[in-house]
Amino acid sequence: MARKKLDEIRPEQGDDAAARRTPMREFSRSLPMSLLRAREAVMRQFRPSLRNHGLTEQQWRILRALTAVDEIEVTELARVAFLLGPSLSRILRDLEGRALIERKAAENDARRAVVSISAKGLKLIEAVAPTSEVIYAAITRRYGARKLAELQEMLGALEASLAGMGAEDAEVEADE
Amino acid sequence: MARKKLDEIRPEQGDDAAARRTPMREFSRSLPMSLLRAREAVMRQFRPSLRNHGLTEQQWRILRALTAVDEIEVTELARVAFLLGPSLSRILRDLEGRALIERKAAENDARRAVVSISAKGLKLIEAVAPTSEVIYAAITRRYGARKLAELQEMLGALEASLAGMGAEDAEVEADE
DNA sequence: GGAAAGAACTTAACATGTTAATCATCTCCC
DNA sequence: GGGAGATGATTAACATGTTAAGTTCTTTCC
Repeated sequence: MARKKLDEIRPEQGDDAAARRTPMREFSRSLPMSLLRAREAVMRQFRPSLRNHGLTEQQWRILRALTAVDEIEVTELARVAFLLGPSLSRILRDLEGRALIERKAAENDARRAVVSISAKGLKLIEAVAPTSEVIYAAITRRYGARKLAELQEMLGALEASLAGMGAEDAEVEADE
Repeated sequence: MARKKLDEIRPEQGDDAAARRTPMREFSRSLPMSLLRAREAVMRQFRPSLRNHGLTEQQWRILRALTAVDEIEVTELARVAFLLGPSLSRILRDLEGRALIERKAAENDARRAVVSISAKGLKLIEAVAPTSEVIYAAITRRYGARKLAELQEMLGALEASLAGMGAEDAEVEADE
């Protein structure tokens, strides 16, 4: 009944044998979907191992980031772990409750909080890391080290390309 | 006043403190992080426009997928929109409440539900699509059409590479 | 033809994503 | 020095991700 009046939006070549099996070819090939599926394919490899150690992906990112520094302010941690403030707040509360991290106030600014990994947290990291390394190595071997490096290069370039594109709503100029 | 939360998370380098910084180079260059940042950079472009129309990214994915078919079963919809069952259930409930989609039971199997987009839903899609196309075109122009195609090719290859890698926990064999 | 196993959702429960609001502190400037 | 505004962090509120459990219906198989 209500059917494709949207077909001209993404002109697509007429399919061949996949008439029934592959409906929204063009949709599934959009850049956001490609990135989403690729990332999910990668993370699917890691999640079970992390889960076995009682860690979520984000908790792992935070602990992993903390191992590289003595201590770090919360805002800076959000930047490197690529988490939004509210998510980070919740996770830090949990990790602190589990004694995996330590938190204190900054010396010269009572607003800022400084976080560091605890000995217990380090031990946990050391328990998980070997498996993660094995998985990462398997991915690299399957996909090819050179190709993987090239992919990361292109992803970084994409990020850089879009860095300037203002995230203005783009509605006004598009509609008028 | 409180606009730009995520924007400040990525202030680009070039700071005074950049010398002492750059601690977790290796961490920030991991494949999952690269994919996450790239996808976020892309979605940041689309989210404001969708939001102006009262749609989340996932709701848009569903409606967009529905425009390509007459009707579709829930499980198949979950596959093409790349959503897990529980998320899809919740979103469909909401979209049905807003009369953007219609749902009925399958004829020969009372377990299955069949979903289709409503006239109202189609109208909404048609209102959002032009802006989305403008944004997509801008991204393509900035990054390069050829490079974009190559990136998607490589992302698909990555997905395919990992398709076989069992998601077995990989803990037992790694620990013993 | 009916119990058991499977299938297709759906609900539940918890963790995170996302935006807005709040709270506390700090900085600037009069 | 004190108040307006900026800043760092948290909380609030809602939507989704993720896994497990529950519901309803179907198929299998004895």
